[in-house]
Amino acid sequence: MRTLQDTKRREILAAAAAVFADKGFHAALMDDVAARAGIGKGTIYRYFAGKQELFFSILDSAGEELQAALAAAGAAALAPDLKLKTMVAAMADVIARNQPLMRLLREIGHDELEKRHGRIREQNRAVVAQLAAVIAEGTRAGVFRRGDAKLRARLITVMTHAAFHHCKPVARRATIRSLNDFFFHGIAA
Amino acid sequence: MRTLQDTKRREILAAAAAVFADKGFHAALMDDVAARAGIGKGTIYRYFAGKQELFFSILDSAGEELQAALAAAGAAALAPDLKLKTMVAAMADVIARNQPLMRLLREIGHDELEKRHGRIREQNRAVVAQLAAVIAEGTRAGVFRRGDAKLRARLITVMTHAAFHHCKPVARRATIRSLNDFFFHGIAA
DNA sequence: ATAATGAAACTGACCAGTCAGTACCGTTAA
DNA sequence: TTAACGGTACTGACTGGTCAGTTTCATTAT
Repeated sequence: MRTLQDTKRREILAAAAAVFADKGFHAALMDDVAARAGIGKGTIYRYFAGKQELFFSILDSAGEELQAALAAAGAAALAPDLKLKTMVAAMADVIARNQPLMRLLREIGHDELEKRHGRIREQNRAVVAQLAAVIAEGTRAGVFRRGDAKLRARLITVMTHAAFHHCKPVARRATIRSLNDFFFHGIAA
Repeated sequence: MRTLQDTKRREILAAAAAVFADKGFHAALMDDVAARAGIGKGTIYRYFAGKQELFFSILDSAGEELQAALAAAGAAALAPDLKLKTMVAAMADVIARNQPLMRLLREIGHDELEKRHGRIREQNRAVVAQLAAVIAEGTRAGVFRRGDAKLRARLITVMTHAAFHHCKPVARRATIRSLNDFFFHGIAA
């Protein structure tokens, strides 16, 4: 049965996402994932080649969601400043909803994880590029001040991540507003 | 010998810092540290209780340097906006110089590392608090627009970190200028 | 002398990944 | 009806490698 297998695959992914989000890559055990999914450890290996593949499958899907949300927001026919605001709101939404998963991204950067998976860097670069494009567009249109669009895009991205790493889910809307306000106008009076 | 022991301790710390910075906590081996320091592995355990203590000793000192730099800059008798600029420059300088070490901070957050060492969180909180104080001061003085000082401080901190995680050392001054410009005035024209 | 050290061998815990065995199920044969 | 069969999914005890931390000992410095 095609569907049944797919269901189980998803269950494993969900369990793994929970465990990884809870413990991080290194501390998460395949036994934990199996226990959480309510299956035998060996079964995981029927569906995934190993711990890393499992890990990256999760990150990939989260990254894809982020990218898709940005692309959707970026496709709107709006003035650059409004478009940027929309994109940030969309990005913040995905990030806030997947907060525990997004934290996993931090764990990548050192050790072999990074080398094996240029894909995540690529996704990140794509996200930054989408923002940068709108910023550049706005700069050309005179809506934004001149400056390094890519650096700004990167800063906006990390700000958004950072804002939701620490904040209570309650304050989501307010935080998004603060974010947009902050990087549109800065703090100067 | 007090001084000699201290010297060796420092050598071990330096070697460990290099290895950790290069490989991250999990991938770094005590054997690597010993080899890099040119000493026997057993000797490390004469100076440090274990891998974690070694790791945190390094992070602590980096965190202290950051905090000290901020405090020094914050102590200047300047107008809030100038003071903030100075603080950011100081912070950026420390971060840029210790970039590989600062990256290690990312690895903390999950697993048992976090629980055992609230100290690093505390240091981070102190850094944010120092910035927030200046921002609040500036807001009261009417130099800065109203807004959540702590959130802004946090955003400035992560922006600064992020800016130097990715940037070439060459562009340090320019990056600091961009940073200050960005969070003082934002991108709006 | 004796204290500290480098080198190297060793121990034990830990854990990803394996695989021999089991359970389940649809199909065919008696 | 039901027994036997084959295929497939599943299980969890087990294996093998890794590595933190310990111990030992010959060497060096004090």
